[in-house]
Amino acid sequence: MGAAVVWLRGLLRLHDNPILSWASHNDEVDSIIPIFIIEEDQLEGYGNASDSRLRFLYESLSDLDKSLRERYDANLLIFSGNPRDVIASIAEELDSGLNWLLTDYRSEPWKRKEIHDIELLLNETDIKTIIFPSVNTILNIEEVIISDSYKNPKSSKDIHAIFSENLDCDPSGFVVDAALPVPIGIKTDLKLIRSLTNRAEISKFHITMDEVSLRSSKITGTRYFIGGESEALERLRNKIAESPEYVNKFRKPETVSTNEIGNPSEPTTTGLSPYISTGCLSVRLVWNEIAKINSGSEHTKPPQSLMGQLMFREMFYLLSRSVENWDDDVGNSNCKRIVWGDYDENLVNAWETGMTGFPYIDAMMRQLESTGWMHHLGRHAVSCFLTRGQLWQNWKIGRDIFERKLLDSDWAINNGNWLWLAGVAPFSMPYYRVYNPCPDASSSLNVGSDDANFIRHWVPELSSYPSRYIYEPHLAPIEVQRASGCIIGIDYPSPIVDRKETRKRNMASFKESMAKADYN
DNA sequence: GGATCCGTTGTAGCT
DNA sequence: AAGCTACAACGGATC
Repeated sequence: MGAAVVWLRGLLRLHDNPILSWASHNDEVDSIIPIFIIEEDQLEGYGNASDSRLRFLYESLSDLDKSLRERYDANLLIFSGNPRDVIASIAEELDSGLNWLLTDYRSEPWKRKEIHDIELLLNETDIKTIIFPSVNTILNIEEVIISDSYKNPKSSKDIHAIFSENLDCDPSGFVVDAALPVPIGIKTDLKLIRSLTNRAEISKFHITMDEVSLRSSKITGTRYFIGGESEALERLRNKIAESPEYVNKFRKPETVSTNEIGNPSEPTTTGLSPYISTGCLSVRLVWNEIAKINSGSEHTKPPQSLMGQLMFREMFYLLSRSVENWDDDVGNSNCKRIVWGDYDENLVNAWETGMTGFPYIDAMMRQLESTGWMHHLGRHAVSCFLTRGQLWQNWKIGRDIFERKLLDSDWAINNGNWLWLAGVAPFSMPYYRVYNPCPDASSSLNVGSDDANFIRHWVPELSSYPSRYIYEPHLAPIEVQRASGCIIGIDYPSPIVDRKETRKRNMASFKESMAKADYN
């Protein structure tokens, strides 16, 4: 008999929580201690996260704690610090009684190293470590990549084949997974928890739930998404379960990029990604809900369908695990060697703060800064603009900024998307396919209505511009600029680059880098 | 082994 | 207004 420390890493939920389920069904476990460790000092953790991201995390933690209290009379312990130190100090205190450290599998290289270190440490005690696979993914990542037939996927066909092989998946792309496990009564030993958090070595890491709420309440700024499992399930119900037509007709390239129609804070995509990336929502539950709706009805197919989106997520998880240096441009077999321009602080700052003089780009970047959200077509446009399109800056610069600010930050996916959009990945993206950084209402980037309300909202300097000129305001006659109360070059920047000239030059540079690579 | 096809999402300008 | 064409032309798989 003993205690099980349930270290929640990529799951902040009670539904589809195989760890809590296992522990609560195990008669040898007489106390369950759910913990979360905020890696506040680590850059790859939350050390660099924007306020929006932190608030989302705090809300998620509060929500999980509340659910644990209400349903199980248990609570969530929050620590801040290096997980190696936190776990070591907990292990020391509980040496005689603790039997298990239970956690969910993480595929990031530093997380695999970390759990390996912790396992070695705990091997010297009588604490058993169990890592639960496939909690954050549909596929079992480790299992798939060691199979004989595994090859790095680089197209929708490849990932579809991997799904077919590893799941009982029919060609239309869905599978009904096994029933998701449900935790039963969770026993906690409050005395044990009190003694834990009172210990000096541990208390220095401990953060109370009141502190979490306080921190959260201090963060202001526009909020599209409230963190937590409760919100996640509500959104899943609204967007998926109760929207069969939306689900069955979903075609990713055709979603509208600017959420200016109807509720301005409601994206035209599902908006589930922040909940999936933090583990507030089980991706397997999302998959099953979509499968239920698709089943028996006419529906769109991968890669454009919702199933297709989830399959690409798995593709990036597989690649990020099997490709060395996935997050780098050197020693990465999935990254072409392009000689990017020297880091240019002025260009990068203009891009990051939404002061490039390209209203669509600026609106997108300001929305990201303010809310932690950007539609995927906007992400395409701004990442292309920063890299092979206009500014010729290394994709890692943009990758880092997205990582810090996006509510749905996810190491595997963020790097994968930047590799793809910068045109350096081996999967389809001819370098000469450059997005227009100032699309108008007729563009395939789907700027939405003719009124350009999205731009008017996020770039208020231009709010009085006639629609005819608002997409490229520097082309407006000076009398129009005056009448609209915004002189370009004074009240709003002139374009920082000539978009056509840079496009042409960058294509040539890209080609040159590719040709050079051939001689290596 | 050279030709051909394909890759989740292009742009610009014309009719 | 939707559809066509030129632009510029990659890399890998397949035949």
